[in-house]
Amino acid sequence: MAAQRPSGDGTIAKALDVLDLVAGMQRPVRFAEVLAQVSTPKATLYRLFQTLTAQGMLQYDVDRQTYAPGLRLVRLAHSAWRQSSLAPIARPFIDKLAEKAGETIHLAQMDNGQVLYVDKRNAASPIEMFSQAGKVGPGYCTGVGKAMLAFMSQEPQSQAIARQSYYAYTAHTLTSPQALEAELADIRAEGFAYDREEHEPGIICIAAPILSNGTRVMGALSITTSVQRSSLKELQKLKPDLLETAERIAEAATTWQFPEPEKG
Amino acid sequence: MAAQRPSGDGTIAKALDVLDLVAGMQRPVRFAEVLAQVSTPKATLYRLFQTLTAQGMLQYDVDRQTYAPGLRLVRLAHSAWRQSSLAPIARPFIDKLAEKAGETIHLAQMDNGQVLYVDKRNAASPIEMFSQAGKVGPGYCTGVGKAMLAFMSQEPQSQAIARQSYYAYTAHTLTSPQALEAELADIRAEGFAYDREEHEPGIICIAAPILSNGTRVMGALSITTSVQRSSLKELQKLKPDLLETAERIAEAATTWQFPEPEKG
DNA sequence: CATTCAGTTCCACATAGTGAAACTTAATTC
DNA sequence: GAATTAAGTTTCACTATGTGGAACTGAATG
Repeated sequence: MAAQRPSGDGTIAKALDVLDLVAGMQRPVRFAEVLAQVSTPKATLYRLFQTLTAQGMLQYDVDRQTYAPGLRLVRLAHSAWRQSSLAPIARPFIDKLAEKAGETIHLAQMDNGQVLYVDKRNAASPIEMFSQAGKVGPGYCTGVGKAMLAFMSQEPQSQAIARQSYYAYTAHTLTSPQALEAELADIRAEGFAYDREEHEPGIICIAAPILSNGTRVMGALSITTSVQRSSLKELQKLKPDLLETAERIAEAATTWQFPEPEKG
Repeated sequence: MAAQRPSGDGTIAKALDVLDLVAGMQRPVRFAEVLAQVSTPKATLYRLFQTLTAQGMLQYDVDRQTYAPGLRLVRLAHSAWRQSSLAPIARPFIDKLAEKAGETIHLAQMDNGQVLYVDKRNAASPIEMFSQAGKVGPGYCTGVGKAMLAFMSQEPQSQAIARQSYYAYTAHTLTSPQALEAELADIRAEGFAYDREEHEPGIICIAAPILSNGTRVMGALSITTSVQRSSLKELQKLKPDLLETAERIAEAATTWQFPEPEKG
């Protein structure tokens, strides 16, 4: 789906690049810090900051003289989450799965080659909106990431594969496109992915893609646990439940219509 | 703080106006629907949609031919929520208050004259009423809205007052700027606001502003319940707890520093 | 088959964004 | 406390970028 985002062309693209950059720094940043990261001339960047701040997309802290992503984004994201994510549709199914599995459930979608978590059900604690939703993770070393990559169509897939960082988070992380592609072939064959402590030591999961009409990737669903609590063998027992839930969600998503004024 | 957002000047502003519009419709919309709402010529609007879609700020549904706010917003909002909202800082305080009060707690901030909810803690027995992070509400008829309006500085305040809709949600809603201003004077005197079923029938709340250095409005905090469960008189008993919590949050917020590489 | 309406492309035009450089502050150094 | 550096802000001629009227496509409707 989303090919590499056109970066740099158009004023809007530039503005969003800046936003991404600021957001990516994970803390309020000074103007000069950002300036150092980009090739944009000072004056241009400056005006961009001004505009974005005036628009509420950035928030300026007068005392500390720092910029951070603004609250307008939170407001916009609320709509995005409700309308464009699988979360609202998947909710009842995930609740049920969480209850049955007694483990943490993740619902993720692809955003520009990365895994974007849109919902999470914790074994015990309730949902916390943007503290969980909106998080991003790597595609090549998470269960949901691999599940989605495996079923993406040709070009987006190869682009995404090429753009992974292949940083070795753990000793089990797949660290090359080749290794990843081999794994993806398996996953495609099985319709199902594992995370064998590839992203975090001690953390394992099973994941399934959510496919519309059995082909187009809409997202992925995973059940996560730790090697202390459980094991891959144990987790596998939940495979049928996971697959069924994923299918149910896909079904619901394709059927789902927003309440529209009935036509004619 | 945020004066009326400059609308229309600059390409970025235009793009964001469109985003707001789409988000505001609360469901995926067709191109023509949006076109009908704006004065922008067709070709211009069209290109804007294309750009925003390519950027992941809008998501296009090929089958239904509709646009909705895109997932990139969710990702950006995650950062915004963590860095620019009071929620992460306020969290422990709110948890404590929620436990003690046994009622629903809302944490809100101002966004362009409207109330933006940034966190919510549900009581064990959930009142039927959905408001989550990112949701917006009216300023003139909610506890948190009035609490914030009351303590805003001159110009932003009068602008905000002028821009409320004054729609009569219930029989108790304040429906004129004059009525609101009178109410705000009381609130300013008391440091404290009520919602007397002004937004939803049967729903009442007490709210307190969160003021940095006792002056600048950072947000507001409320305890909500229903007339069936409780009463304003009952709620008032929680006033000291609410005020103390608000103060604690203000304190924490002004102190709070993001983990920065120590300088020097 | 004609008509309408939603969506898309085209292109001359000018607005809006660009960026080198100069300027103003504030913080540091000598 | 004058000199130096760095961060932030303003200016302005230039042109890249976005604009929008109009014409085109193509599907749906009568």
